[in-house]
Amino acid sequence: MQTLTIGKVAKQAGVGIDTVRFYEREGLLPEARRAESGYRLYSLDDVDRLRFIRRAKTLGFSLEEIAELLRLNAAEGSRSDVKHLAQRRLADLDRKLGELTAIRDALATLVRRCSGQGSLKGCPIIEGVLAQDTPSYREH
Amino acid sequence: MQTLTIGKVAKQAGVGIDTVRFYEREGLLPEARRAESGYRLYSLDDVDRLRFIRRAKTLGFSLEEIAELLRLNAAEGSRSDVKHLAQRRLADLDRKLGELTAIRDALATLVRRCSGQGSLKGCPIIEGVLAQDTPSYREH
DNA sequence: TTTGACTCTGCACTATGGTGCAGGGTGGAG
DNA sequence: CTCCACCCTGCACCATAGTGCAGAGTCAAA
Repeated sequence: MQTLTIGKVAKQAGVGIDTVRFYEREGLLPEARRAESGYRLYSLDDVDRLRFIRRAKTLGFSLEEIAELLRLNAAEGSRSDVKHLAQRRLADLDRKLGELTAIRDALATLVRRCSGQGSLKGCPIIEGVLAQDTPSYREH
Repeated sequence: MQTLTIGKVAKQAGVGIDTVRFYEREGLLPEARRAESGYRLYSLDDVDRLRFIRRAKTLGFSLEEIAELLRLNAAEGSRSDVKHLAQRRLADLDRKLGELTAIRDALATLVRRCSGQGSLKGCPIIEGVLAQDTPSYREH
């Protein structure tokens, strides 16, 4: 089995050296084996693990959730655990997409209304931001 | 003109007291007038300004961008400046929406494929994360 | 006058996901 | 043997948008 130093494992996985140490500190990677010199030693499995982390991150999982996924994997967790986690993530994404879309549409409307000419007095974008409904802060 | 202390202006605008001081430090609010006691004094214009910030934030503008918007406003900027800023924001939103949608679809596909039953060996979600294309990190 | 609510400054801390650096030790090529 | 690249630890710091707190001073009602 190939043994890699931290620089190699980081390069193979496409992350920074400090990131590898950071993941170890955060419990996303097990504590590395050490050479007599104190150098951390890695295997190709660790490259896979790092890549898993990288890819899960691009799917929007937080490091916390990735740690959970990795624990499930190590503990021979069940498919239903993983599916639940993924479904929660999916629901988060859908909620966030809904919010962002609403914001986008509101902003697009303002931009469409603004001629882009003249001074700021009466500019639909500025006025639009000013004119939004404000829930219940005028009371007291 | 009504004079408000920081607690009142914060409550009227629907933000925290510390947030008001924070915005002053960050240049989003001008330095407040002071009473002899040293208390900050505000007007209803400041309430409007704070609300403007709050609302712009819900549209996804960063504090930095809001500061720019407020500077434009103060400097009698032109409508085209504001429109450009808003269009940039809109383009950001569209890009982000595209990315999130792609991620959502990828995750939804994995979730659909996973029966939610059995051990993790061969779980489509875990495998799916493992199997994503990795751009050009194997080289070197 | 006393009490309680409010405000002041300055500083530390939160979460997230790392990055950078100082001051050392190690490994291998020339 | 020297040189450089690499690695170690521990710590501070980045952005973002605030929040919290200590210790002191102020304001207003009872």
